[in-house]
Amino acid sequence: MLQVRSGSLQVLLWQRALDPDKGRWALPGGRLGPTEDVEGSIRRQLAEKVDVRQLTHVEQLAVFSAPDRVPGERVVATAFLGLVPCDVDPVLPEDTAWHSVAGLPESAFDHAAIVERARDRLRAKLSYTNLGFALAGREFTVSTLRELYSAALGYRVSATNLQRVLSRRGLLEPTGSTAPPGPSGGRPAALFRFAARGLQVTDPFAVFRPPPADRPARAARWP
Amino acid sequence: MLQVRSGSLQVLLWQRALDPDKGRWALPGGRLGPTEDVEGSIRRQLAEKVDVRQLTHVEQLAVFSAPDRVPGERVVATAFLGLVPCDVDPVLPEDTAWHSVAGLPESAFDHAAIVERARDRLRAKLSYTNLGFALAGREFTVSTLRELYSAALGYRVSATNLQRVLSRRGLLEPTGSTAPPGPSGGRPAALFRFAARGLQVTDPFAVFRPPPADRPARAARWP
DNA sequence: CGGGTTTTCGCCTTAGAAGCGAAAACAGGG
DNA sequence: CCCTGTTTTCGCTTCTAAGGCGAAAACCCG
Repeated sequence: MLQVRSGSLQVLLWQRALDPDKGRWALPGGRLGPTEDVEGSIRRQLAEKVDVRQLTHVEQLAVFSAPDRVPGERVVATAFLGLVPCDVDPVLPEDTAWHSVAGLPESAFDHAAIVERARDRLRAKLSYTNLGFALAGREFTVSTLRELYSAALGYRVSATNLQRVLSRRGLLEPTGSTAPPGPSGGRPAALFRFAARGLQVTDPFAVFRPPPADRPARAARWP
Repeated sequence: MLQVRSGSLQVLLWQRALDPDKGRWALPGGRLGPTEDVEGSIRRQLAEKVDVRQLTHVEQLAVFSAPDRVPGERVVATAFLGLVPCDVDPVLPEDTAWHSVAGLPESAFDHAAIVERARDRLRAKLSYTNLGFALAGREFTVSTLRELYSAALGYRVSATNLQRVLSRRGLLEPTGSTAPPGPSGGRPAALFRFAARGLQVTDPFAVFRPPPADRPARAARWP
């Protein structure tokens, strides 16, 4: 479960109380019940940590199944990526805490690798989908959206270009109202929202493809 | 396990001899052994159908875990995408056969949905990776590569553009030799090969990103 | 050698993304 | 109330990858 907090991408971890790997930080999760699928299971497990309505996106990552990934009994895990918008701060149980994805503490089992996979997936999808909606609040300024993207991607993003690209793709729409300026003045920023709050892919795969028929064909020229 | 055969994308299926879903066509697979991971398991299962060395690419697709996806006992399946180059024709056991992905026969369980997922994944990755290497032989002409891409993608692609894009990305390199012309004459086609035979992603995710430092940077200023 | 065929190449257009500077809109102080 | 500093937004230009199109290249056959 990832969230951007105080300018960095963070992950919710839980400190193990029992062996194996007692005291180390682990991802939330648990066993699959007989009447649920894996996504239902992970949503159920996470509901013990945060309110389910705060979870704006959940998707499968991969299966981790190395025979020795957990000492003792054989455990096959299906890893998920879950996202929480930046404007909520759930009350957490005693044994859980947010940790910056860059610079994780000593983690249990192969969970560090899983977090890395989740971060990579998030970074990739931020560029070719509208997944930013899952990190941002319902309304936001371009500046705050820029900070979210910068934190999640790990490099600085131009606010100008961010707004241009997302707008051209039809993902961003203005609310009409503006946010009050900061303490040091400045022009008040316009508020935006994402046009859709479900995952939408903006076809990055239109390669090798002939243009759609609805575009007018160009007239032939003769020398 | 997918392969392009006689101009269409096909999948290797196995006809079930036992209930449930007796007589229907199913994907190859089986139970996970205690000392292997899921990829090792699927490779072992497939080795009963084709030579392992003919399998040029294997990757995880997704976990299918609906409680009722298989009648009777609970079965959680990890689906894989496997690719076989077009220049091999493995000898098959009696009960297995290739089927065109477009127009599958009545399939067992949720296997039709899995095949659809595999096809979509292949199509996507053909456009932003070098995954074509797994469908093509070691050496090929641009025309045959065009046919492979057309069959897998489901629409006609331009040989000119295909060569240009793959070359610009540095994925394609000429072998120096040429293939003999066909029965109706024509200029002999140059032979090419993929520069790498492992999966390489050609960053379709370079969005919102400032240009790399090794390019003549024009005095970048950041807010 | 000329006609038919297939491949390859060069030049141009299109589309999306990024660079850059200036205008717009606010706060605060003199 | 004007001037300065700050932040946001907009318009124009540039860059890069992909696609269109026709001509040249290189072969076969009669």
